[in-house]
Amino acid sequence: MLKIYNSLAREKQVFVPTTAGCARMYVCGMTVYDYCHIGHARVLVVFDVVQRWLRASGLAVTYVRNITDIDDKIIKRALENKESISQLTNRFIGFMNDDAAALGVERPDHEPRATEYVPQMLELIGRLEKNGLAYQSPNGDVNFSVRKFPGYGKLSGKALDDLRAGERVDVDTGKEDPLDFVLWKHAKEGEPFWASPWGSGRPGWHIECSAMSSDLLGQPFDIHGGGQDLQFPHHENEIAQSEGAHDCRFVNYWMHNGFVRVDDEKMSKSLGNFFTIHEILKKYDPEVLRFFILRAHYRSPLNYSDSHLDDARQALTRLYVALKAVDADLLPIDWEEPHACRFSQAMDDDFNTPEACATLFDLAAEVNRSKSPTLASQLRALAGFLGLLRRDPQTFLQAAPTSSGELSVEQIESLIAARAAAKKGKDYAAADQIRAELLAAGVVLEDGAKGTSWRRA
RNA sequence: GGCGCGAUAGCAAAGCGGUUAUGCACCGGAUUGCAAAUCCGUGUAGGUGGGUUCGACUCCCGCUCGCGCCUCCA
Repeated sequence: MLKIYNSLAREKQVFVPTTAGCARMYVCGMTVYDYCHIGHARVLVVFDVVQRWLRASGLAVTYVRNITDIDDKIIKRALENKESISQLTNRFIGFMNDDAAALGVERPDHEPRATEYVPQMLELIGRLEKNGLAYQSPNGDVNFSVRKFPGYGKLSGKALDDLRAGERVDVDTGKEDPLDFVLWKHAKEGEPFWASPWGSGRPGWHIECSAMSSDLLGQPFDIHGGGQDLQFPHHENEIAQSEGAHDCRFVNYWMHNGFVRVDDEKMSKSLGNFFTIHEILKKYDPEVLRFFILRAHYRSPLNYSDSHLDDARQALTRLYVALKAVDADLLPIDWEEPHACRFSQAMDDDFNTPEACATLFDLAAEVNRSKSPTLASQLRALAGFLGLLRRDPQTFLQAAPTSSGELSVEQIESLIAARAAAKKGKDYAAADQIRAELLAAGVVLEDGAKGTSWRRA
């Protein structure tokens, strides 16, 4: 029985799909004008695991993750780069896909782009206007009137009168209320625009998600996810738009992942303290980054640092070492087996991946003791639900960081052969010398019954 | 000012009203030519002050500290 922490209810709730046997999920994806940072990696990985576990639970999943390919920052960046908007966005969509693939993130069923859904957005705005929730201000923008929508604030727990609109930002005087938000921005000189009943313009940020989610998933749908920072105002506004237009509930379960931090501060583009996935993968194996993310619960803050990744790498190495020692059969999961049972209970408890990982380590210890191919197979299969341990152990253990000028496999193997010869002649001093040399180059040797194997330290 | 979250051992991070989390690091032993890996074992916890309870890291209240949202942000 799967339980999900629902941000709307502020408690864990049993997951009951709208349509039995199906799960429809929408996650707010990226605005594509720059490389993805680790915060984005967290969203990608966390909801990838959610999606995998829903499928593992036997549900027919429709997973949608949108791409915001038109907004102020994109326009600005394209202008700075002296390139077209589509050149810019297509390039970064490519990088995003590369990062996601490296992290073992499966492709969502749909990846709609905002620019492809303008008609649906206009239709939605029309409905809101008809329902008396939208108005055009003198400057040409179409705004949503938050005070006319009764439930405004229910997701974020905010009361309209407590919000300090304009305290940190100039209030747009065209709005009837400072908290009203833009549905349609009138076109300014030199900006891209679409024709509309309210004049030429482009969509406000929030409207795309309302339009794309209902178009692809219907309304209501089951799960809407995203980073915690989107809870207000973005998701609050989505609710206002979608429920204001369709007069029925928008989403049943809201999921918000916690932030990635650096030095106990939120990592964000505005603070400038972010690390890109691209950058990190030069130093660390992508699976290490994925494991690092899944070692913490998705709602907790996750502090990023190199030493934490080093730690994650050591831990993941332990799992692969266990697998290396045993030829795992590829058997279907035995859910009655105690570790599998514990794993699935952990995942059913609001996707408790740290607990799920702990069972993997217990299982690895068991594999080390028993050398059981059946248990090794269990380990592999369970880890697979987290998108982990899917590679050949040797490949993982011997993988060199992309940026390193480390010893080549051939060099390492010839040194190992030289050491074997020295050992055979009982010249241990020479053998140890070679081993020390390799260790200095980041290569650890392990003498076993079947000869010497090696891995990168 | 409003609303919300958190405080666990050297570091990271979970569950749980009473019985080993887990990983990294550390220590002792087995194994090894010596190592590495592995196994066995030990140690190190739950911010602070109260309360509830036979019993609290776990529930309740206060306090302190930290973080987040209220502005674009995953």
